[in-house]
Amino acid sequence: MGVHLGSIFDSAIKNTLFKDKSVLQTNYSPESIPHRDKQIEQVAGILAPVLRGERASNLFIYGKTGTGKTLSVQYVKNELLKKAEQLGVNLRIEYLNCKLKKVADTEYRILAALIQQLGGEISATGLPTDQVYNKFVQMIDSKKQVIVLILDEIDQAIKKMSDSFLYSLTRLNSELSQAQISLIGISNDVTFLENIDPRVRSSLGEEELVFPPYNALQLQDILNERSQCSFKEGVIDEGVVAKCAAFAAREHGDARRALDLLRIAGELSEREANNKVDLKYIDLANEKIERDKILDIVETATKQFQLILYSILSLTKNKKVPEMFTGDIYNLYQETCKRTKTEILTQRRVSDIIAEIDMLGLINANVISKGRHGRTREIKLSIPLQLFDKIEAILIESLGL
DNA sequence: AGGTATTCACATGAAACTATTCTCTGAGTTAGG
DNA sequence: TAACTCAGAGAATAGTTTCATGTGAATACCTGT
Repeated sequence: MGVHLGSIFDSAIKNTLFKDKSVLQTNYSPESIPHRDKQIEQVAGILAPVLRGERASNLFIYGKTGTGKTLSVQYVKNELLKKAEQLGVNLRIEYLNCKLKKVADTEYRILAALIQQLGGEISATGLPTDQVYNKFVQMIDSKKQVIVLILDEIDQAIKKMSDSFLYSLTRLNSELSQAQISLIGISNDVTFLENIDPRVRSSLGEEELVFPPYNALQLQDILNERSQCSFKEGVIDEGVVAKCAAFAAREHGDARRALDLLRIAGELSEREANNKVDLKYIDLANEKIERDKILDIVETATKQFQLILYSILSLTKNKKVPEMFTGDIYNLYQETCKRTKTEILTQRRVSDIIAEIDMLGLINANVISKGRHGRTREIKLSIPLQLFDKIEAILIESLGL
């Protein structure tokens, strides 16, 4: 370690740019949520009956990532709880993110997690699901109360299990003698409700609400507000916020993305011991996000995926033309498999994996017909050049070539 | 020349197979009464 | 005796193979001029 770490540490300690970086981090919840007034009012309006001790309608909320769904619902939740306390109403609102792996991505785990949140205890495994379910019902029904269950990202959970779980949840009220329960489902996938049991659909979607993406101007407002709390005065150059907003607006109005962009731009600038964040750091941040995403995909992919990607990389390197076809890849892939002593998959499967790589945006594949010479995918690598070597290194390392 | 029939090299679908993970059940164990 | 634990049976799941069918246009093959 003959490097001069001193200066790096020094500039990190000085922390020249940020006042409070956590404001830009994804788990931060601001006290005001710009441009979501209408949605918040609607959610509050739908849930308001719980303050009278009555059941509220089930609610289903859609919207792309970073449109403020979770934030808004949490906000309403807190306000309702405050109000309920004033009024002395017995109200419980439980929030559960179904996407968290190993916590809440199966029927059993969701129930177990809910029981825990309600103050019960449950062993992590070993009990039949319906027993857990009964315990859950008992806990809820133990006293007169109103319960609101917020299930965030249920689309993720339902993909993994049958929709009978949701059905029984929606039917819960008929099993309860004392308590009352309402469900709020939150989903990123707009088409989610379309492919589930219509009975569930009608009861879960008693009320539906759509959170539209933010446009560039709205994103600017959000960024301005947050950057004031997070950055020191005058650190942000003219136009930086606007550019962040514009970038993120292009990517389906994702506010989270916009905030990441701003934060990373700040970090990059700080790392270079600057006392300002100027426009070029937005570009750098954007590249970094993209780069990290790609590297993460490559690193965490399966062996077979990596093998095929590696074959594509090699072909790109050895040929003058950037295009190649499924057959070329498959041939080289077979050889690579032999070299690494890996099982060779069928062409059918390789074809699917190539399609997956395409979906992830690492390559650009189009089905074309070459007439007499058949029909195939025309494939071009579409990762940034600077990443080529790095990715190749990762693959070689991981495949033991 | 103009039309149509073939043919290639895969794509795309459906079903079956397989290994691994999850869920569930009952036997055995423990601890408290 | 009730509660708990744990191994193994059975079900669910993901990744893959097998079999079957589909596809667009360059090229081969006609056909009548």
